[in-house]
Amino acid sequence: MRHYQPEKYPPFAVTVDLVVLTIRADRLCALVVRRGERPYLGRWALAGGFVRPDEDLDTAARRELAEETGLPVGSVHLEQLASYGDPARDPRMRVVTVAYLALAPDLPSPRAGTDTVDAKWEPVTDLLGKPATLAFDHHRILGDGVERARSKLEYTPLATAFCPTEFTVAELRRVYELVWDTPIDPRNFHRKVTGVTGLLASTGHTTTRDGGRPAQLYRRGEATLLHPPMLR
Amino acid sequence: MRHYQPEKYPPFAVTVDLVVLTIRADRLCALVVRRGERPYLGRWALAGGFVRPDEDLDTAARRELAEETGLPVGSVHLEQLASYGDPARDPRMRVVTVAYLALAPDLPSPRAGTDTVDAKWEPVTDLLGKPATLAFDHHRILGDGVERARSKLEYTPLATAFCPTEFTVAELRRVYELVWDTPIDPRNFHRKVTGVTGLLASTGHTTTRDGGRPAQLYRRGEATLLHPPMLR
DNA sequence: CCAAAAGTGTTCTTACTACACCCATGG
DNA sequence: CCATGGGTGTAGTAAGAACACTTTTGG
Repeated sequence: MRHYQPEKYPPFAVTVDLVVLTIRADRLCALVVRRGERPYLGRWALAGGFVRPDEDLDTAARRELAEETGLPVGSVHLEQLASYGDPARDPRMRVVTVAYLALAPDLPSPRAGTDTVDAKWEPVTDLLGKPATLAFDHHRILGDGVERARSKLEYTPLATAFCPTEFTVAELRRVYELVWDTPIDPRNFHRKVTGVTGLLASTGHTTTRDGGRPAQLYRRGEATLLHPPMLR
Repeated sequence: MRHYQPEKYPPFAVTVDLVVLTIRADRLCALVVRRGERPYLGRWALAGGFVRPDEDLDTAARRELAEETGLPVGSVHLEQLASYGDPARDPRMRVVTVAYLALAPDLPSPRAGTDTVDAKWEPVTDLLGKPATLAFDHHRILGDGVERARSKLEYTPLATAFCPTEFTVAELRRVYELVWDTPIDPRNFHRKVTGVTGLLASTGHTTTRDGGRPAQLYRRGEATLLHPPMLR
């Protein structure tokens, strides 16, 4: 590695932290891991870790997601959220963290990783309701991540990231209802969502897994922006 | 400062870079500074610099904006844009930069700062049209900043950040036209913008600086979100 | 048959578009 | 007077909200 000159460039550590959201047991849940090191030993925190010397930020985020959870990472939407660099946010030293937002369909339960002794899915409302639960400034980061997810559901097809490969309109609607925490009229939602070009791709299959009349199964379409957008 | 342990925390330098946009001579312009140091000596770049050891990221951004340009910084909207950390983005060493987006009304011409020999406002289309003009990955950062500004005009009152304290509906419309690079019907725009609650606050004054019939002068209102949004 | 969920039709209302038209100033 | 831009009225259309109604399954 190139020589480091602290007199010119003040030394920072750089980490990535992950707001991983999924829908489990009809709740919007976030991934939290129990810390196995100081500081905040034994406290719950977002998954994350130090960026390696020759690693891109996106790469580090995806590596940490795989490492710290053991979850299959291919089907996960991952995007940069924001960076946090309060000088006092980590008592060890000056750390700037680049937070990422990940949205995943219902996955197997996570396993503990290298620096963590435990990992679990926790309902977002529980975490946000108790600001002191999470280590560092992770409560704030989680809040920012959830808010980002909420607004992106409005104008992108991102809700499909919470769904399995094939899903029904009702399952997609439940995603919106849970993330936005608001009831949605099933009839208008159906009309709207099937009308937006490129949001849904028909599979030809049906399912009765939700009871009642068989529902069409869809895959996500190629659209990257919703016209018109869904409104909260 | 706390002791640095490179064996545990790989050393990074952290910088802030600024996408500063304004409207000048009826063009959307970005602030660029000529580099007075290696690498990219003599090349144009975004304003920016190293974050100090005990300084928050937002503070660093506002400090650099003031320092590197000599511009009055109070009336400037500043928000975090994204972070960039490609291992090869700076040949000196590993640098992660946190980019900020600043929107300013037409300001006096900038002066050179400490690490820069020159500074100017350059039309955004010129800069984006020639990808090799800017140092580092600043062309990409500028593009991301402009795109952020474009979409934020849709659902926030941010267009007013380009206007002086008191402005007319026509001046506000011109902001939208220049940032979106699209013509807008003056009559419909007027009705729409005066109809959105909290976007504009009446001052009681009028002006004839645009010629023709005197126009009402407005200040920005208290609204933080536009209902309904402006659509491109 | 009934319950349950999928999906369609209809009506009302809001908001965008396009453009005709009038208003208030300077020269 | 005329030119210039400010501002209003109106008709047609796209899309959201509310909700009655029909369809297709399981039991």
